Amino acid sequence: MTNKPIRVRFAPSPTGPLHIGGVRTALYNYLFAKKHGGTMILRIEDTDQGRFVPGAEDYIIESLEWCGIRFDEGVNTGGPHAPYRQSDRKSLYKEYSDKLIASGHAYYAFDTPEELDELRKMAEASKQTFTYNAVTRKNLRNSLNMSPQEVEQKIGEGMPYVVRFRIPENREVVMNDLIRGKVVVKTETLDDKVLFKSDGMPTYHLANIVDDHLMEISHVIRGEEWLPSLPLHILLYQAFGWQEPEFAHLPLLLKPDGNGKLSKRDGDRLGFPVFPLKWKDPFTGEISSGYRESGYFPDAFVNMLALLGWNPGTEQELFSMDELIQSFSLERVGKAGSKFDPEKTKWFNHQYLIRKSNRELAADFRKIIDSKGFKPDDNTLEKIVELLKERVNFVPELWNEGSFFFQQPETYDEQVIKKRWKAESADQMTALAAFLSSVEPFDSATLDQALKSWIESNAMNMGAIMNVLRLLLVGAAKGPHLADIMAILGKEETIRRIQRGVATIVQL
RNA sequence: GCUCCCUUCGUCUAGUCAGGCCCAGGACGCCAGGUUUUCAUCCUGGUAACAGGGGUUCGAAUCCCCUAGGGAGUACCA
Repeated sequence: MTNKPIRVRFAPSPTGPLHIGGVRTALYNYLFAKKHGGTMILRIEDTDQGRFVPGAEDYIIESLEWCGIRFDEGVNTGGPHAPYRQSDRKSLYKEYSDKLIASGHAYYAFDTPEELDELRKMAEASKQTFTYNAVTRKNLRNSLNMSPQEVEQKIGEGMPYVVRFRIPENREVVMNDLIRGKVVVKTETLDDKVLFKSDGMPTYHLANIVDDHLMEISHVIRGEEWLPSLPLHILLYQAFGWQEPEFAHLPLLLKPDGNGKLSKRDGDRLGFPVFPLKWKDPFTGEISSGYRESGYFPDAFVNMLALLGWNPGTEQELFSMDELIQSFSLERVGKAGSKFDPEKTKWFNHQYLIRKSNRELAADFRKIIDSKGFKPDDNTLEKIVELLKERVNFVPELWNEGSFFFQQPETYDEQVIKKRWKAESADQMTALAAFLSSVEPFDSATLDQALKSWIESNAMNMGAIMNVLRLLLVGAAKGPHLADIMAILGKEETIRRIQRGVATIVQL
């Protein structure tokens, strides 16, 4: 067991976009596999035909791809256990269901969904919960209460049936979870879950056990919502006589405020994406925002997600994927759910952004610049990015912080005018423009020196001049060092802006 | 209701398995001060937590019990 090759799977259901909790589950599987030189498998669990959503599978694959999570086997990738889509494996499950019936671990049930609904309603009315179990199954329409001939006849007539697992009586199921430790459950509290549906498809419970066994999965790492069905799964392995894999149930991702599982609605309500990529619902046309489209870097996104529920035990916070693989261990995954923090997510992105090369950022920024119709050369754009990067969390914000590099101010901030514009400002600025025309070379260092000595020699106030100058060049009280801005704008544009600004403000 | 899981600053968490190094450390956020010709960054400082109650022990965030709170599951969904 310990020296079996490590094989893990991420097994999403293509019922919609993958939300960040699912991405984290995939990530932890991936980190665990790579850490131990194991194999990462993508299996699509689409046994519910009624919940099929077009595009969801592609969305999942593209999302994981964006995150840098790679699969060694799976849908699209192929591998020795293909196919990896459960609907393509349909023919295989009946055999296993039959085996369980033959060995007495499962039975046919002919109760209709309507009959069961009725029973549930009645139970609910008396504040009870209906369970299909050792006591109730004695009075229901199943093969346990029929002669073999009767069963055969019903099936022969084409009567719809399901196959249910027969939960053994009076036993304790002892389970070990890698994160939570030992968990014990009495079989009396379990119910006879459906394994095989009347539509000819297995349920998750059967399909997941059969496939995990066939695909030689060594560790099942999945969300905590599966913990309550772990006893059933253990019992299934035992019924088949198979060696069970190790299990690890990950804590949930919780909404930032209040309690409960993070859901799509929380993102809408609080204004942050809950999906890696933008998603358009094929039925309603509704659009959900994604991290990618919101300007997050995949490595920052992955870094943030990795630390939500796991920590390295050191004070390191920034991890590349390789470093995550190196440091990851299931032992250091916490037990309690983590509230998602959109603010810290932004901080992570900022950290990654300031570490990117100017060249890389400039290339990203150019897409935005292009759409605005500006064509700066690479060198200039890289300089601009250099000046701006510390001030933003996202590439698109570069425009908000630095549009003045490309276009003259459309308006001049009224507050700043009120505070800085004095009676003598117009004359001072006109004089400054004249002086600037003589400054050569027009680079940052030279300008810095020239400006200082000009202000001093004219016995003017540094703050007054510089702030007014900034107002004319930028339009507001913001932005990087002025000499840097002027150097990028160039002499001609700088002087032009001063003259235009003076003319405009004087008229106000 | 029932079953299972969980509980350290507002949030993510270290420390819990091997009790003393913890009047509890880091990060995000927030607040204040500093740097700066502006804004942002940055730097410094501050804010703020062992859910509650019993035990065990010389000593408990750490071990045991109880209570409370929260979460998940309870489908012919995954």
